[in-house]
Amino acid sequence: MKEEIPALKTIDRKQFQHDLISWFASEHRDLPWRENKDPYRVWVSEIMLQQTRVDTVIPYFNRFMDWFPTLDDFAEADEERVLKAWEGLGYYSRVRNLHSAVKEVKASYGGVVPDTPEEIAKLKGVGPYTAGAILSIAYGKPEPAVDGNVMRVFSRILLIREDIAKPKTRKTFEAAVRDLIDHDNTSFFNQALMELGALICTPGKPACLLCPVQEHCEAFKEGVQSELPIKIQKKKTRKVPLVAAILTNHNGEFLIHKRPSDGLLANLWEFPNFEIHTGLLAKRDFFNQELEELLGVTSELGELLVKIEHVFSHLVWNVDTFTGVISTEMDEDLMIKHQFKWVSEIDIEQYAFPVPHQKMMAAYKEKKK
DNA sequence: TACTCGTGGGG
DNA sequence: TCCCCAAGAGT
Repeated sequence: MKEEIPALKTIDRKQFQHDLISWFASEHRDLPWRENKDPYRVWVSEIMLQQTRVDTVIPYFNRFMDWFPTLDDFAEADEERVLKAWEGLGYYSRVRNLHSAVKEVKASYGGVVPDTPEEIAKLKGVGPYTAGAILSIAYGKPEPAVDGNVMRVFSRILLIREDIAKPKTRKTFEAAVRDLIDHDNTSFFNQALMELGALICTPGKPACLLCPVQEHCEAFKEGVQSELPIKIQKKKTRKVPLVAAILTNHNGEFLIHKRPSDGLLANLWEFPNFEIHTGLLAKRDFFNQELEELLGVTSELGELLVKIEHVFSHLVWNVDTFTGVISTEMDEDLMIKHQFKWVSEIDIEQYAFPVPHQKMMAAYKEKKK
């Protein structure tokens, strides 16, 4: 395994560890999840930080700790509140899995986050990276925590040209970390690699002149740092046309719908909407046709409220949004069966909505003024 | 393995 | 405007 990375034969481990950790000790950012080593806090932060920028996470993390200060608090929290804590953060299965895993920790481990790779890896939402991060940062275990930063940093320092988009490539970097990690300070070592990737060894133009481990870097020696890491991938986004409506009744309540418990935006709430799969009907008529089929009622739709384009990772929504009124009584059994509900303008704030639907509501309120 | 799963910031 | 991305995991 080691012979795949020639640079590991010559690198001065002790010097590398010292240069890296000293830099981190003096230059690291003061982030809320670095206040202490509470495994629960480390865990929550690592889940939030998955594919998400630090600046985005900070306010969410602070509010989360305000709402759920301890693992027990979070374990006992109700689903709606949990989802609300994640509203707008994206990748909502993260919080669903986190909640499930925390309850598991409370039930099976007495509320103490396990400190072995075998046990912690079984927890929902805890993959190889997060397991290593918690073990090394909270418990001082010499486990690799290989994320995108670490692969970028080591691809340069060790001149590794494997495609980091391929899942199996992570193993190469884990082997490198196991070889190089400072057993006396696993927390700083792993965090320093990520901090270095975030602040110095960036994707675009790395700030090599400021790099504390420049003298250890094979890519810098060769002048090829901007060519690394190797990453080949690119998917085209599928376009999805939708028609939606913000519907009210005679009580001034809003009709909302809970999305299915799996797939895109699982368990979040939304305004009634349908994917347009025919161009034969006017959008308003198509909406009412679908609504009639689902709930047995039609709506009186007004003019177009707003057109919303929302870009997801792998698809694009184009939503034509109308306002409207439902003046007839609705079948309660159908409402329950299909997860629809009337809520007041006050109560609606308790429910978690994805960003595109938040934009619809914002447009509605703006127009009402 | 390749695809699914959000969002907002920056070049 | 477009594209890449940012502390990945589940299936």
